[in-house]
Amino acid sequence: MPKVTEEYRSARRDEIADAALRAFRRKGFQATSMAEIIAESGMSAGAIYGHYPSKSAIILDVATRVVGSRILDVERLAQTGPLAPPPTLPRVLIDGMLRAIGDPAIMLQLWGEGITDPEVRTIAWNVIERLRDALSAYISLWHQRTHGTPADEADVLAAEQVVLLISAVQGYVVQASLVPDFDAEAYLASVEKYLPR
Amino acid sequence: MPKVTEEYRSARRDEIADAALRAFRRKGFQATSMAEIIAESGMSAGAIYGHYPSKSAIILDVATRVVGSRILDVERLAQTGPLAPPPTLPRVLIDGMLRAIGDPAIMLQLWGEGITDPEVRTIAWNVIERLRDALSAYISLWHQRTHGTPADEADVLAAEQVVLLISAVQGYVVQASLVPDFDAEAYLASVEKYLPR
DNA sequence: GTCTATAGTAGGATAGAC
DNA sequence: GTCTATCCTACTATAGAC
Repeated sequence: MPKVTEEYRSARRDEIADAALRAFRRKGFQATSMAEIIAESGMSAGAIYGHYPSKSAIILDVATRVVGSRILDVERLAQTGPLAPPPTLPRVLIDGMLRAIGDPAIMLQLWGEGITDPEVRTIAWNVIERLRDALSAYISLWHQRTHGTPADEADVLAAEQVVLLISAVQGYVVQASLVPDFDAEAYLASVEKYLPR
Repeated sequence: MPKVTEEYRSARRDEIADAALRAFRRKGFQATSMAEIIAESGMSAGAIYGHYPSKSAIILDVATRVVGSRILDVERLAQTGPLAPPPTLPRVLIDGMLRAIGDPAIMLQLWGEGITDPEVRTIAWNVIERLRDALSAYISLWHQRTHGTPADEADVLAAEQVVLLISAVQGYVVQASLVPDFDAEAYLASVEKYLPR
């Protein structure tokens, strides 16, 4: 198995996944036809099916790629020393998300798809779960270092407060995707001002 | 135009919309076929198309019904005197939502559909907008009455704080729909404990 | 108004040449 | 690996009888 072929295959899958993502963004996962993915990728039907066995396999891979980059951000955050106060975390997470996927709307589409597609649901759930764990660890450590809170107390506080941080990110996604003149800066300012520290 | 016929037609549309909602809940808006809506309603194709011109008309009507009940709740809330502190509002809104539509997942599906369907998007956006206005009025009034804040200051505070309340509701919808063992009570307790009053 | 049957079309996926 | 051509299924919507 020559190394070139592996890399080539991988690059080809990337192309297909990118094209599919662009198509899904426009019409959603279900309403996008294979013909549209084929046209967007500039390849042919046969070429696509050589890399993915079915349309749902493409959906699954695209979903994994979209949330996968989020997981990396979050885990890295957990390892960094907790310097900034917790209410600033939503901005960090949202900035990372925008850099990685451009428009938050695809995340909202993915959540919606997760309701009816168990595999997509697992992917979405998984990232929320890891997000919660990583943020909890961060918040707990921040309380311990900043306010000298004992570890067990800090863990309880973190468990209570983390849901608000996650909701701040999720609320951003919903509102930025649906509200035409959404003021992102005002939103993040409010989050930073009013979430507990 | 006899009155009976109007009521009958309306009741028939209700039946169809209810059946469609049940089907959409299972498979999503796009992936649900007319055959499934027909089977779920117990009617025939001809009967359905006598009341709705197309599948997308059914989607639109169902979406309107789902968010429509929310609007009523919210507007009523704005008229009630602000007695309970703002952080308790998400619980009220979520309780109302659960009573009206049963499972929050359909709301998440609707938001996702809104990304690609402009009419659904308008419906979803509209309810968020009205939610924001009604909650803002409530919060402002609460600050004025409880802390004696001047009206103009209270309005500014309300505008800042309202986004957190909305995010709390939206975050609930996302997490309750996707997280398998979601602890709704713990979530609402955190919201009530940490949102600003 | 409602039913059955079906027209017409677009969809996902494959076969076989290169 | 990739392309072209195509199969077959499933879909939405309608026509015509009652």
